[in-house]
Amino acid sequence: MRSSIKKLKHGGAGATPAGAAVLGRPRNPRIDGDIVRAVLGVLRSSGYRAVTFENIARRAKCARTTLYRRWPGKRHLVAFAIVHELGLEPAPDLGSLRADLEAALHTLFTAFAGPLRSAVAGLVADMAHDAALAGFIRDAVLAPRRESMRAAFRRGQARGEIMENLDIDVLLDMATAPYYFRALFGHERITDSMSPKIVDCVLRAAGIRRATERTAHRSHRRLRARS
Amino acid sequence: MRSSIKKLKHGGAGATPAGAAVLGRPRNPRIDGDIVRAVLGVLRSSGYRAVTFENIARRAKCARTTLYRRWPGKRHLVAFAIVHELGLEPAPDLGSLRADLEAALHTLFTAFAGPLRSAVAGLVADMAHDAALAGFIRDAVLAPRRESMRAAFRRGQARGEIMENLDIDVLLDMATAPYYFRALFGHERITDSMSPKIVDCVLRAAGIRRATERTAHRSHRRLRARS
DNA sequence: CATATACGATACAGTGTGTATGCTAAAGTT
DNA sequence: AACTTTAGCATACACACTGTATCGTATATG
Repeated sequence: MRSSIKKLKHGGAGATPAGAAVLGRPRNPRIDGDIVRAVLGVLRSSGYRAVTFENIARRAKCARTTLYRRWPGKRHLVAFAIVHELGLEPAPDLGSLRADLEAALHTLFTAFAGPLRSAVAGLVADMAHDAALAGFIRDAVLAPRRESMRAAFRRGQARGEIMENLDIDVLLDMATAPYYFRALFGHERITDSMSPKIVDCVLRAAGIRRATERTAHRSHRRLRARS
Repeated sequence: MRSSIKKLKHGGAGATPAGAAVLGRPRNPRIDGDIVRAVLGVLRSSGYRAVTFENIARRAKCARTTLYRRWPGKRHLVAFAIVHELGLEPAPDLGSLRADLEAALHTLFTAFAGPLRSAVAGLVADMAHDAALAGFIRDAVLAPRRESMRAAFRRGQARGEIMENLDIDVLLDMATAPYYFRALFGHERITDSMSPKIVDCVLRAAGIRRATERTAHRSHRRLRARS
């Protein structure tokens, strides 16, 4: 995470290299914590729009210029706070594709119950105007989670749970995009009960062999598509 | 469309009722066209952020106050322009669920090749801070398209193409959300070639009977799920 | 004619941005 | 201890957009 953060111009709180000796007065790490807490707090209580450098500086009891020293703009600050909050993807192998998918979607559900929900819309808007920010979000948030799910699909293929000829990236979108879609447009609520339904659909779409999913595998009636 | 527009406070260009006599000087309809054209042009060339009342007024050669007379803010203006651009959903019955889905997704692909692509991110961010705007977008853009696809699924069920026990709203999200997701995060390109893949997946997820999809229907081996 | 609204042209306060400029504080270097 | 470099605070400033409020003038209805 430290390294990927450095893709931002200033590098946020991770600007200080790990071992290298640094010239000059070191940054006060307590301030970083105060700022991140302030950002997450404002996100929760007042939403993305209320996250301004002025607001955060007031709330974190530091100067506005201190914020500019660490992040080029509010987008980068929010991105940093969100990545910090979400942490890394555990990416466990639970033994079956169904279990892996359920775990991944449950994690996604949990994330949207937190400050991420208040941040996505605004973040997405800023990503449209800042290619570097978009890249950072994709690399730090999206990519690792997608890769972990992609690996789960491949394991499922190796186990013979699902068919081989699949566009996994499309399946990934179909499985996860509904969460973002609902969060952004609000046409349906995001519930934890949608996860099993999506998993069912994705597994059928992936041509799951119903026999394989149970213990033994009889009825080798194959549901493979021809294309 | 006229009536749903009136849900906005000012009502945009549709404020003048159809038959009723109006007091005072009537609005200049040419200005409405100039403004919408200006908005779509700025969206295409410079993106959502560049759409400001000042910019649009300058480009449409009208006073900024004229804009405020018609729309409460830029969000409503952009929403109006987008709805105006997208028009209504044709919602044809092409005889098979596959054909209907392919048509719907192709329409979605086309929409994202237009100014919608530049507008979604910003619009979505403003929706998060304006419940009325969010409702307008949902009612005028999302709802009719979803309802038309929902009807296609129901026809498919009536024809026996897919299974009965389905959460159609989840399928709708899985089919369409990937377009928005990709447009907003840019992790994958939106191509027309993703549409048939998504349709294949959705149909399998809906438990399509492969025999039914061909002309005759033999092999009534049912693929229904139990849940 | 009176009335009511549209349109243009300002002006204005408010808010957030991004940068610049002093100043003091805290570290390492010579 | 003096020097150098950066951190952090406190300002100030120009810039852009917003939203509202006035004007005066134009154009419709009754």
